[in-house]
Amino acid sequence: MKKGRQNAINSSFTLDCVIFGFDTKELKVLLINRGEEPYYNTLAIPGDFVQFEEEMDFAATRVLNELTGLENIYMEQLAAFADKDRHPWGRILTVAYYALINIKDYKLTASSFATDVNWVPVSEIKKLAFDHNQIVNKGLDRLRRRIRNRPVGFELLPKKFTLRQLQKLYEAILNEELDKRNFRRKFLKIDLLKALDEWEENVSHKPAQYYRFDKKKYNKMVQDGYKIELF
Amino acid sequence: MKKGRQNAINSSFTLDCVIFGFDTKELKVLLINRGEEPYYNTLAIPGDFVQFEEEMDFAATRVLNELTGLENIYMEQLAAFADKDRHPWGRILTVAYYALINIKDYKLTASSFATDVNWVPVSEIKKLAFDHNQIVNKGLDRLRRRIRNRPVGFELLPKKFTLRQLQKLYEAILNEELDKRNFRRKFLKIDLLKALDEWEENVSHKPAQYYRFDKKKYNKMVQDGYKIELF
DNA sequence: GCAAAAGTGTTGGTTGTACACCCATGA
DNA sequence: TCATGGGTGTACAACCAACACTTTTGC
Repeated sequence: MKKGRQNAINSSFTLDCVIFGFDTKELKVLLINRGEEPYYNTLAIPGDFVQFEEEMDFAATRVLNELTGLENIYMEQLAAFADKDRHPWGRILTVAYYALINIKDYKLTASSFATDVNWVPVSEIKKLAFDHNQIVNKGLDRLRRRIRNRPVGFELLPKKFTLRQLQKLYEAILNEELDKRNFRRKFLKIDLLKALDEWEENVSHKPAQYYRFDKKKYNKMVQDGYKIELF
Repeated sequence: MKKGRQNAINSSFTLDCVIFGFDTKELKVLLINRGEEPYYNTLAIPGDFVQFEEEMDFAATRVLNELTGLENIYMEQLAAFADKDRHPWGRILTVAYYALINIKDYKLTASSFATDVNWVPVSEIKKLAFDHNQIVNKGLDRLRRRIRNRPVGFELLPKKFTLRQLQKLYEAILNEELDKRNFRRKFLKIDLLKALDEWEENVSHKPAQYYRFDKKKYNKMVQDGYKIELF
């Protein structure tokens, strides 16, 4: 992995990734403190040069894996950013991705390109390196749209979750309060949740039932051409 | 314009554009017959290297203008395509755009990079150069999604149009038949159309009233944060 | 017994869908 | 007078939004 980094500079475009996480209340973005020039010691989203022999999706996986140790992460390309003056070294195009991870799975690893890694609530993001604010905003837009018509929210939650966790997630992303009864009815009706025979433990209130996302059923729905309208 | 092309080859990424048009019945894509290597004399979507001193959006405008003579075209970035083997000369990343134009405005100009230009119905597109089939499909997906929640359809029609033209457009893009009465009711209710005091002439049936899209009202709606659900 | 969140139904309004006929025009 | 598409209304079903109370648990 380290070895790769040395020729990487020869490659002509980079890849940057907006990584979203959710911690029971807030939507957060994974920011690094850059360990390299330019913008040394500045907050930024993680990224790297795409290597010559490397497909783009693989580069995205690599960057995420270096940083979080995770594999099989939900990931999607956002867009290319190529403003002439976006990079002080000249015109370096970057392809932006966004990724959704379950914050609990995440294990901090300051990597080759970062001296520090932190989850920052989206509402508290200050000025970032390069055009990264613009990229984060694009990621947010996309997530807000996706959450309305694809069940991507589950990527941000543990495998088992309660309906309350799910609702809080939707509320955080959509930035509005939802009615508990209507939320439950709606979500259970689309029939993508499977109720487990498990309940919360050691909570000082009535324990909630756990559910999991039924990916198989979802895939079948997609194949059958259902138009899913979540919110 | 010619002059620019000579350094363009030094530039490190290209831009390709899926141009959609509509001719009263069918959705079509503008394809060129390539006048350059690689893929000389092969059908492709138009594109070019982005020049050093040129912003990407400007390059898109340039390509479109060379080909069609049109300015102020609706245009949006689709994604970057960068598979290692997508270009026989090595790894050349391309940023794909899609554009919507009113086919009537279009004036054919075989340009510096094309020996021939043609509108091809989307249902009749054969194997194209590079990964251009993949790009066209991405453009189609995007258009189908956009048409459902933003009034982009108007870009494909003349300034004045009848409700029937509009309905045919939606039917062509969504690939399904719609009920006339319901279509009209729905569209008129969202209040983005302005009825003109003009009617069709020289048609051998009851002449239809002309409408135009009220862009100002739309912009206001967007600003006020309306969520628009067209279909 | 108190605090905290789980879980549950009904009603009224809105929206979507399905469906058929008369009208104005040019040929 | 015929062919063509313009233009219109209604009824039923589905969906959505608003709203409050009882239950279970840990402390």
